[in-house]
Amino acid sequence: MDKRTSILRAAEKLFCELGYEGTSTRSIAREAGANMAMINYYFGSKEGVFVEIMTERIKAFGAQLTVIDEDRISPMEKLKKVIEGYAERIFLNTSFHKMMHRELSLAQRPEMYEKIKGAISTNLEVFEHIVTAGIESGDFRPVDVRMLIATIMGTISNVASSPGKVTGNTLDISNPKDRDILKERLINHLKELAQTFLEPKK
Amino acid sequence: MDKRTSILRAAEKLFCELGYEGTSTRSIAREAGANMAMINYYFGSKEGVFVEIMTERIKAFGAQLTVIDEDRISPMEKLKKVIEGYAERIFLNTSFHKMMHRELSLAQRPEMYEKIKGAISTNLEVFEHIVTAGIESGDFRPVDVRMLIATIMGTISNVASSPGKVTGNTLDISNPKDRDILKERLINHLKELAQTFLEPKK
DNA sequence: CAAAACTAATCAAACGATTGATTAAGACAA
DNA sequence: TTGTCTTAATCAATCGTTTGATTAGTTTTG
Repeated sequence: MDKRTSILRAAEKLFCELGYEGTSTRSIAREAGANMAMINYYFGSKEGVFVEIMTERIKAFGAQLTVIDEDRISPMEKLKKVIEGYAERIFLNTSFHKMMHRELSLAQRPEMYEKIKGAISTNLEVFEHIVTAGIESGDFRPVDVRMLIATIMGTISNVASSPGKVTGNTLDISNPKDRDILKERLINHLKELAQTFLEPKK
Repeated sequence: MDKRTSILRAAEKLFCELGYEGTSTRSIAREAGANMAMINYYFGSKEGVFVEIMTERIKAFGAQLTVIDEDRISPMEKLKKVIEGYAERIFLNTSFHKMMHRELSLAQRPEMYEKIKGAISTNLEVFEHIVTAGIESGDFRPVDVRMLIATIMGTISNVASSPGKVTGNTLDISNPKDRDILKERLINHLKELAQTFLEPKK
Protein backbone atom coordinates (compact mmCIF):
# COMPACT_ATOMS: atom_id res chain seq x y z
CA MET A 1 0.00 0.00 0.00
CA ASP A 2 1.49 3.35 -1.02
CA LYS A 3 1.79 6.31 1.31
CA ARG A 4 -1.12 8.16 -0.21
CA THR A 5 -3.47 5.27 0.42
CA SER A 6 -2.14 4.54 3.88
CA ILE A 7 -2.74 8.18 4.83
CA LEU A 8 -6.32 7.90 3.59
CA ARG A 9 -6.96 4.70 5.54
CA ALA A 10 -5.29 6.02 8.69
CA ALA A 11 -7.24 9.28 8.53
CA GLU A 12 -10.49 7.42 7.96
CA LYS A 13 -9.89 5.27 11.00
CA LEU A 14 -9.07 8.23 13.23
CA PHE A 15 -11.88 10.43 11.93
CA CYS A 16 -14.29 7.61 12.74
CA GLU A 17 -12.96 7.15 16.24
CA LEU A 18 -12.23 10.71 17.28
CA GLY A 19 -14.11 12.95 14.88
CA TYR A 20 -12.64 15.48 12.49
CA GLU A 21 -11.64 18.10 15.03
CA GLY A 22 -10.47 15.48 17.44
CA THR A 23 -7.98 14.08 14.93
CA SER A 24 -4.68 15.90 14.43
CA THR A 25 -2.57 15.77 11.31
CA ARG A 26 0.24 14.50 13.50
CA SER A 27 -1.80 11.53 14.65
CA ILE A 28 -2.77 10.75 11.06
CA ALA A 29 0.86 10.78 9.99
CA ARG A 30 1.86 8.61 12.93
CA GLU A 31 -0.90 6.08 12.24
CA ALA A 32 -0.03 5.98 8.55
CA GLY A 33 3.71 5.65 9.17
CA ALA A 34 4.21 8.74 7.07
CA ASN A 35 5.63 12.17 7.52
CA MET A 36 3.27 15.00 8.36
CA ALA A 37 4.20 16.90 5.26
CA MET A 38 2.90 14.08 3.09
CA ILE A 39 -0.62 14.98 4.06
CA ASN A 40 -0.31 18.42 2.54
CA TYR A 41 1.77 17.10 -0.29
CA TYR A 42 -0.92 14.70 -1.46
CA PHE A 43 -4.13 16.36 -0.34
CA GLY A 44 -3.32 20.01 0.16
CA SER A 45 -4.76 20.10 3.65
CA LYS A 46 -6.40 18.12 6.41
CA GLU A 47 -9.74 19.12 4.95
CA GLY A 48 -8.59 17.80 1.58
CA VAL A 49 -8.04 14.38 3.13
CA PHE A 50 -11.52 14.40 4.58
CA VAL A 51 -13.17 15.43 1.32
CA GLU A 52 -11.24 12.75 -0.55
CA ILE A 53 -12.40 10.05 1.85
CA MET A 54 -15.99 11.13 1.63
CA THR A 55 -16.25 11.51 -2.13
CA GLU A 56 -14.53 8.15 -2.55
CA ARG A 57 -17.23 6.45 -0.50
CA ILE A 58 -20.17 8.36 -1.87
CA LYS A 59 -19.17 7.68 -5.45
CA ALA A 60 -18.95 3.97 -4.74
CA PHE A 61 -22.49 4.00 -3.38
CA GLY A 62 -23.71 6.04 -6.33
CA ALA A 63 -22.27 3.54 -8.78
CA GLN A 64 -24.08 0.73 -7.00
CA LEU A 65 -27.38 2.63 -7.15
CA THR A 66 -27.05 3.33 -10.86
CA VAL A 67 -26.41 -0.31 -11.63
CA ILE A 68 -29.57 -1.30 -9.78
CA ASP A 69 -31.61 1.39 -11.51
CA GLU A 70 -30.55 0.14 -14.93
CA ASP A 71 -31.42 -3.45 -14.13
CA ARG A 72 -34.36 -4.90 -16.04
CA ILE A 73 -36.46 -5.86 -13.04
CA SER A 74 -39.68 -4.57 -11.51
CA PRO A 75 -39.70 -1.33 -9.49
CA MET A 76 -40.38 -3.27 -6.28
CA GLU A 77 -37.45 -5.57 -6.92
CA LYS A 78 -35.26 -2.54 -7.58
CA LEU A 79 -36.35 -0.92 -4.36
CA LYS A 80 -35.71 -4.07 -2.40
CA LYS A 81 -32.28 -4.33 -3.92
CA VAL A 82 -31.54 -0.75 -2.94
CA ILE A 83 -32.64 -1.46 0.63
CA GLU A 84 -30.42 -4.52 0.75
CA GLY A 85 -27.47 -2.73 -0.79
CA TYR A 86 -27.75 0.24 1.52
CA ALA A 87 -28.10 -1.89 4.63
CA GLU A 88 -25.20 -4.12 3.62
CA ARG A 89 -22.99 -1.16 2.89
CA ILE A 90 -23.68 0.59 6.16
CA PHE A 91 -23.40 -2.54 8.30
CA LEU A 92 -20.09 -3.27 6.67
CA ASN A 93 -18.66 -0.14 8.24
CA THR A 94 -21.00 1.43 10.78
CA SER A 95 -18.38 3.68 12.29
CA PHE A 96 -17.79 5.38 8.96
CA HIS A 97 -21.48 5.97 8.53
CA LYS A 98 -21.73 7.44 11.99
CA MET A 99 -18.79 9.67 11.28
CA MET A 100 -20.35 10.94 8.07
CA HIS A 101 -23.55 11.96 9.78
CA ARG A 102 -21.67 13.43 12.68
CA GLU A 103 -19.50 15.70 10.60
CA LEU A 104 -22.25 16.61 8.15
CA SER A 105 -24.49 17.75 10.96
CA LEU A 106 -22.10 20.62 11.59
CA ALA A 107 -22.85 23.91 9.91
CA GLN A 108 -19.21 24.89 9.54
CA ARG A 109 -16.67 24.31 6.74
CA PRO A 110 -19.10 25.31 3.98
CA GLU A 111 -17.20 24.42 0.79
CA MET A 112 -16.42 20.98 2.11
CA TYR A 113 -20.04 20.30 2.92
CA GLU A 114 -21.30 21.64 -0.37
CA LYS A 115 -19.07 19.19 -2.19
CA ILE A 116 -20.23 16.24 -0.13
CA LYS A 117 -23.87 17.22 -0.18
CA GLY A 118 -23.68 17.51 -3.92
CA ALA A 119 -22.45 13.94 -4.18
CA ILE A 120 -25.17 12.74 -1.81
CA SER A 121 -27.98 14.48 -3.62
CA THR A 122 -26.88 12.86 -6.88
CA ASN A 123 -27.41 9.53 -5.17
CA LEU A 124 -30.75 10.69 -3.82
CA GLU A 125 -31.92 11.48 -7.33
CA VAL A 126 -31.28 7.93 -8.50
CA PHE A 127 -33.14 6.65 -5.46
CA GLU A 128 -35.99 9.04 -6.15
CA HIS A 129 -36.11 8.03 -9.79
CA ILE A 130 -36.62 4.39 -8.88
CA VAL A 131 -39.63 5.15 -6.71
CA THR A 132 -41.09 7.76 -9.03
CA ALA A 133 -40.86 5.42 -12.00
CA GLY A 134 -42.67 2.78 -9.94
CA ILE A 135 -45.50 5.20 -9.21
CA GLU A 136 -45.80 6.28 -12.83
CA SER A 137 -45.93 2.72 -14.05
CA GLY A 138 -48.66 1.96 -11.52
CA ASP A 139 -46.59 -0.57 -9.62
CA PHE A 140 -46.64 1.73 -6.57
CA ARG A 141 -49.46 3.83 -5.25
CA PRO A 142 -48.70 7.57 -5.07
CA VAL A 143 -46.81 8.48 -1.89
CA ASP A 144 -44.53 11.22 -0.58
CA VAL A 145 -41.39 9.92 -2.30
CA ARG A 146 -38.80 11.99 -0.46
CA MET A 147 -40.37 11.14 2.86
CA LEU A 148 -40.31 7.46 1.99
CA ILE A 149 -36.62 7.73 1.20
CA ALA A 150 -36.08 9.52 4.50
CA THR A 151 -37.86 6.65 6.20
CA ILE A 152 -35.76 3.95 4.58
CA MET A 153 -32.45 5.72 5.08
CA GLY A 154 -33.46 6.96 8.51
CA THR A 155 -34.39 3.49 9.70
CA ILE A 156 -31.17 1.93 8.49
CA SER A 157 -29.19 4.78 9.92
CA ASN A 158 -30.96 4.58 13.24
CA VAL A 159 -30.50 0.83 13.63
CA ALA A 160 -26.86 1.01 12.59
CA SER A 161 -26.09 3.90 14.92
CA SER A 162 -27.82 2.55 17.99
CA PRO A 163 -28.44 -1.17 17.55
CA GLY A 164 -28.99 -1.48 21.29
CA LYS A 165 -32.28 0.36 20.94
CA VAL A 166 -33.57 -2.51 18.80
CA THR A 167 -31.94 -5.52 20.40
CA GLY A 168 -32.31 -4.23 23.93
CA ASN A 169 -28.64 -5.13 24.36
CA THR A 170 -29.45 -8.85 24.16
CA LEU A 171 -27.16 -9.16 21.15
CA ASP A 172 -23.48 -8.40 21.01
CA ILE A 173 -23.02 -6.05 18.09
CA SER A 174 -19.27 -6.42 18.02
CA ASN A 175 -19.90 -10.07 17.16
CA PRO A 176 -20.18 -10.38 13.35
CA LYS A 177 -22.71 -13.18 13.60
CA ASP A 178 -25.07 -11.24 15.84
CA ARG A 179 -24.63 -8.17 13.69
CA ASP A 180 -25.65 -10.22 10.68
CA ILE A 181 -28.79 -11.38 12.43
CA LEU A 182 -29.74 -7.80 13.18
CA LYS A 183 -29.00 -6.76 9.62
CA GLU A 184 -31.26 -9.44 8.15
CA ARG A 185 -33.99 -8.50 10.57
CA LEU A 186 -33.68 -4.89 9.47
CA ILE A 187 -33.78 -5.78 5.78
CA ASN A 188 -36.84 -7.96 6.24
CA HIS A 189 -38.62 -5.24 8.15
CA LEU A 190 -37.95 -2.64 5.48
CA LYS A 191 -38.91 -4.91 2.61
CA GLU A 192 -42.18 -5.69 4.29
CA LEU A 193 -42.71 -2.03 5.05
CA ALA A 194 -42.07 -1.04 1.45
CA GLN A 195 -44.32 -3.82 0.18
CA THR A 196 -47.21 -2.89 2.46
CA PHE A 197 -46.85 0.83 2.11
CA LEU A 198 -46.45 0.97 -1.66
CA GLU A 199 -48.93 -1.72 -2.71
CA PRO A 200 -51.64 -0.07 -4.79
CA LYS A 201 -55.07 -0.15 -3.15
CA LYS A 202 -57.65 -2.21 -4.95
CA MET B 1 -29.29 37.26 32.84
CA ASP B 2 -26.22 36.66 34.99
CA LYS B 3 -22.82 35.76 33.61
CA ARG B 4 -23.09 32.11 34.60
CA THR B 5 -26.31 31.64 32.68
CA SER B 6 -25.18 33.62 29.67
CA ILE B 7 -22.09 31.43 29.46
CA LEU B 8 -24.30 28.33 29.47
CA ARG B 9 -26.55 29.69 26.72
CA ALA B 10 -23.64 30.88 24.62
CA ALA B 11 -21.85 27.55 24.98
CA GLU B 12 -25.00 25.62 24.05
CA LYS B 13 -25.45 27.68 20.93
CA LEU B 14 -21.84 27.22 19.84
CA PHE B 15 -21.70 23.51 20.72
CA CYS B 16 -24.79 23.04 18.54
CA GLU B 17 -23.33 24.96 15.62
CA LEU B 18 -19.70 23.94 15.75
CA GLY B 19 -19.52 20.80 17.87
CA TYR B 20 -17.65 20.38 21.11
CA GLU B 21 -14.13 20.28 19.70
CA GLY B 22 -14.90 23.04 17.24
CA THR B 23 -15.91 25.43 19.99
CA SER B 24 -13.16 27.30 21.83
CA THR B 25 -13.44 28.70 25.33
CA ARG B 26 -12.57 32.08 23.86
CA SER B 27 -15.51 32.02 21.47
CA ILE B 28 -17.81 31.00 24.31
CA ALA B 29 -16.61 33.93 26.40
CA ARG B 30 -16.97 36.34 23.48
CA GLU B 31 -20.48 35.12 22.68
CA ALA B 32 -21.47 35.37 26.35
CA GLY B 33 -19.94 38.79 26.79
CA ALA B 34 -17.80 37.39 29.57
CA ASN B 35 -14.16 36.91 30.30
CA MET B 36 -12.52 33.61 29.48
CA ALA B 37 -11.57 33.02 33.07
CA MET B 38 -15.25 33.03 34.07
CA ILE B 39 -15.73 29.69 32.34
CA ASN B 40 -13.20 27.99 34.57
CA TYR B 41 -14.34 30.00 37.53
CA TYR B 42 -17.93 28.78 37.30
CA PHE B 43 -17.57 25.36 35.69
CA GLY B 44 -13.99 24.33 36.30
CA SER B 45 -13.36 23.50 32.67
CA LYS B 46 -14.79 23.46 29.16
CA GLU B 47 -16.03 19.94 29.73
CA GLY B 48 -17.71 21.10 32.93
CA VAL B 49 -19.78 23.50 30.85
CA PHE B 50 -20.79 20.72 28.49
CA VAL B 51 -21.82 18.38 31.28
CA GLU B 52 -23.87 21.13 32.91
CA ILE B 53 -25.76 21.85 29.69
CA MET B 54 -26.58 18.20 29.06
CA THR B 55 -27.77 17.39 32.58
CA GLU B 56 -29.91 20.53 32.53
CA ARG B 57 -31.63 19.39 29.33
CA ILE B 58 -32.01 15.79 30.33
CA LYS B 59 -33.75 16.77 33.52
CA ALA B 60 -36.20 18.94 31.60
CA PHE B 61 -36.72 16.12 29.12
CA GLY B 62 -37.50 13.59 31.82
CA ALA B 63 -39.96 15.96 33.48
CA GLN B 64 -42.09 16.22 30.33
CA LEU B 65 -42.40 12.47 29.69
CA THR B 66 -45.73 11.78 28.09
CA VAL B 67 -48.74 10.22 29.71
CA ILE B 68 -50.32 9.45 26.36
CA ASP B 69 -50.23 5.77 27.16
CA GLU B 70 -52.77 6.26 29.94
CA ASP B 71 -55.20 8.12 27.70
CA ARG B 72 -58.49 6.34 26.94
CA ILE B 73 -58.16 6.29 23.17
CA SER B 74 -57.48 3.61 20.57
CA PRO B 75 -53.93 2.24 20.10
CA MET B 76 -53.71 3.88 16.67
CA GLU B 77 -54.67 7.25 18.11
CA LYS B 78 -52.10 6.82 20.83
CA LEU B 79 -49.44 5.99 18.30
CA LYS B 80 -50.31 9.01 16.21
CA LYS B 81 -50.12 11.19 19.29
CA VAL B 82 -46.68 9.83 20.09
CA ILE B 83 -45.53 10.54 16.54
CA GLU B 84 -46.83 14.09 16.80
CA GLY B 85 -45.28 14.67 20.20
CA TYR B 86 -41.92 13.32 19.18
CA ALA B 87 -41.80 15.35 15.96
CA GLU B 88 -42.88 18.51 17.76
CA ARG B 89 -40.27 18.11 20.45
CA ILE B 90 -37.42 17.59 18.04
CA PHE B 91 -38.47 20.31 15.63
CA LEU B 92 -38.65 22.73 18.54
CA ASN B 93 -34.87 22.56 18.84
CA THR B 94 -33.31 20.62 16.01
CA SER B 95 -29.80 21.86 16.58
CA PHE B 96 -29.73 20.57 20.12
CA HIS B 97 -31.05 17.23 18.95
CA LYS B 98 -28.34 17.07 16.33
CA MET B 99 -25.67 17.94 18.83
CA MET B 100 -26.87 15.29 21.24
CA HIS B 101 -26.60 12.58 18.62
CA ARG B 102 -23.31 13.94 17.36
CA GLU B 103 -21.56 13.91 20.69
CA LEU B 104 -23.26 10.65 21.63
CA SER B 105 -21.92 8.92 18.53
CA LEU B 106 -18.37 9.81 19.47
CA ALA B 107 -18.40 7.58 22.53
CA GLN B 108 -16.02 9.99 24.21
CA ARG B 109 -17.32 11.25 27.55
CA PRO B 110 -18.74 7.91 28.75
CA GLU B 111 -20.67 9.26 31.78
CA MET B 112 -22.70 11.52 29.50
CA TYR B 113 -23.34 8.65 27.16
CA GLU B 114 -24.92 6.54 29.90
CA LYS B 115 -26.98 9.43 31.19
CA ILE B 116 -28.49 10.25 27.82
CA LYS B 117 -29.08 6.63 26.89
CA GLY B 118 -31.02 6.13 30.09
CA ALA B 119 -33.30 9.03 29.31
CA ILE B 120 -33.91 7.76 25.79
CA SER B 121 -34.69 4.19 26.76
CA THR B 122 -37.35 5.34 29.21
CA ASN B 123 -39.15 6.92 26.29
CA LEU B 124 -38.65 3.80 24.21
CA GLU B 125 -40.49 1.68 26.73
CA VAL B 126 -43.62 3.80 26.57
CA PHE B 127 -43.45 3.65 22.81
CA GLU B 128 -43.05 -0.10 22.79
CA HIS B 129 -45.89 -0.69 25.21
CA ILE B 130 -48.33 1.23 23.05
CA VAL B 131 -47.58 -0.82 19.94
CA THR B 132 -47.47 -4.14 21.77
CA ALA B 133 -50.82 -3.46 23.41
CA GLY B 134 -52.26 -2.62 20.01
CA ILE B 135 -51.09 -5.93 18.61
CA GLU B 136 -52.45 -7.89 21.55
CA SER B 137 -55.85 -6.23 21.27
CA GLY B 138 -55.95 -7.02 17.57
CA ASP B 139 -55.97 -3.37 16.51
CA PHE B 140 -52.58 -3.86 14.87
CA ARG B 141 -51.31 -6.80 12.89
CA PRO B 142 -48.19 -8.45 14.35
CA VAL B 143 -45.03 -6.64 13.28
CA ASP B 144 -41.43 -6.23 14.44
CA VAL B 145 -42.20 -3.65 17.13
CA ARG B 146 -38.66 -2.43 17.82
CA MET B 147 -38.00 -2.09 14.12
CA LEU B 148 -41.16 -0.08 13.66
CA ILE B 149 -40.04 2.26 16.43
CA ALA B 150 -36.63 2.54 14.79
CA THR B 151 -38.43 3.50 11.59
CA ILE B 152 -40.50 6.21 13.20
CA MET B 153 -37.70 7.71 15.26
CA GLY B 154 -35.20 7.27 12.45
CA THR B 155 -37.43 9.07 9.98
CA ILE B 156 -38.03 12.00 12.30
CA SER B 157 -34.37 12.20 13.19
CA ASN B 158 -33.35 12.00 9.56
CA VAL B 159 -35.71 14.72 8.40
CA ALA B 160 -34.80 16.98 11.31
CA SER B 161 -31.08 16.52 10.75
CA SER B 162 -31.04 17.05 7.01
CA PRO B 163 -34.27 18.70 5.93
CA GLY B 164 -32.64 19.67 2.64
CA LYS B 165 -32.69 16.04 1.57
CA VAL B 166 -36.47 16.11 1.69
CA THR B 167 -37.24 19.62 0.51
CA GLY B 168 -34.50 19.69 -2.09
CA ASN B 169 -33.54 23.06 -0.61
CA THR B 170 -36.70 24.65 -1.97
CA LEU B 171 -37.72 25.59 1.54
CA ASP B 172 -35.83 27.83 3.94
CA ILE B 173 -35.51 25.82 7.11
CA SER B 174 -34.39 28.77 9.17
CA ASN B 175 -37.82 30.25 8.44
CA PRO B 176 -40.22 29.04 11.19
CA LYS B 177 -43.13 28.95 8.77
CA ASP B 178 -41.35 26.74 6.27
CA ARG B 179 -40.10 24.54 9.06
CA ASP B 180 -43.67 24.10 10.21
CA ILE B 181 -44.76 23.04 6.74
CA LEU B 182 -42.05 20.40 6.66
CA LYS B 183 -42.97 19.19 10.13
CA GLU B 184 -46.60 18.71 9.16
CA ARG B 185 -45.60 16.89 6.01
CA LEU B 186 -43.44 14.59 8.10
CA ILE B 187 -46.20 13.91 10.60
CA ASN B 188 -48.69 13.16 7.83
CA HIS B 189 -46.29 10.79 6.15
CA LEU B 190 -45.65 8.88 9.35
CA LYS B 191 -49.30 8.67 10.29
CA GLU B 192 -50.13 7.26 6.89
CA LEU B 193 -47.21 4.89 7.12
CA ALA B 194 -48.31 3.64 10.52
CA GLN B 195 -51.91 3.29 9.37
CA THR B 196 -51.00 1.31 6.25
CA PHE B 197 -48.37 -0.81 7.86
CA LEU B 198 -50.25 -1.74 11.00
CA GLU B 199 -53.72 -2.27 9.56
CA PRO B 200 -54.72 -5.90 10.09
CA LYS B 201 -55.07 -7.85 6.84
CA LYS B 202 -58.56 -9.00 6.04
C1' DC C 1 26.82 5.64 -23.32
C1' DA C 2 27.34 8.91 -19.80
C1' DA C 3 26.67 13.37 -17.94
C1' DA C 4 23.24 16.60 -16.89
C1' DA C 5 18.68 17.96 -15.93
C1' DC C 6 14.49 17.07 -14.10
C1' DT C 7 10.82 14.86 -11.15
C1' DA C 8 8.26 12.84 -7.41
C1' DA C 9 8.64 11.41 -2.79
C1' DT C 10 10.22 12.01 1.69
C1' DC C 11 12.10 14.14 5.76
C1' DA C 12 13.19 16.99 10.14
C1' DA C 13 12.53 21.36 11.69
C1' DA C 14 10.23 25.34 12.36
C1' DC C 15 6.26 28.68 11.46
C1' DG C 16 2.59 31.63 13.43
C1' DA C 17 -1.74 30.96 15.35
C1' DT C 18 -4.77 29.07 18.66
C1' DT C 19 -5.91 25.96 22.28
C1' DG C 20 -7.61 25.30 27.48
C1' DA C 21 -6.07 26.87 31.65
C1' DT C 22 -4.02 29.89 35.28
C1' DT C 23 -2.40 33.87 37.48
C1' DA C 24 -2.35 38.12 40.23
C1' DA C 25 -4.58 42.21 40.69
C1' DG C 26 -8.60 45.15 40.75
C1' DA C 27 -13.86 46.12 41.41
C1' DC C 28 -17.73 45.90 43.99
C1' DA C 29 -21.22 44.71 47.05
C1' DA C 30 -22.29 43.17 51.93
C1' DT D 1 -12.93 44.50 55.49
C1' DT D 2 -14.21 40.25 53.65
C1' DG D 3 -15.64 37.39 50.08
C1' DT D 4 -17.55 37.26 45.52
C1' DC D 5 -17.00 38.55 40.98
C1' DT D 6 -14.32 40.23 36.99
C1' DT D 7 -10.41 41.51 34.40
C1' DA D 8 -6.04 41.55 31.32
C1' DA D 9 -2.02 39.21 30.83
C1' DT D 10 0.24 35.12 30.39
C1' DC D 11 1.28 30.04 30.44
C1' DA D 12 2.79 25.70 28.13
C1' DA D 13 0.94 22.74 24.76
C1' DT D 14 -0.80 21.72 20.49
C1' DC D 15 -2.74 22.95 16.20
C1' DG D 16 -2.39 22.80 10.70
C1' DT D 17 0.81 24.22 7.55
C1' DT D 18 5.21 25.47 5.22
C1' DT D 19 9.90 25.30 4.49
C1' DG D 20 14.42 23.89 2.52
C1' DA D 21 17.10 19.93 2.00
C1' DT D 22 17.72 15.21 0.48
C1' DT D 23 16.90 10.94 -1.77
C1' DA D 24 16.04 7.92 -5.65
C1' DG D 25 14.43 7.25 -10.14
C1' DT D 26 13.59 8.84 -14.78
C1' DT D 27 14.47 11.86 -19.08
C1' DT D 28 16.95 14.55 -21.80
C1' DT D 29 20.95 15.90 -23.93
C1' DG D 30 25.74 16.03 -25.81
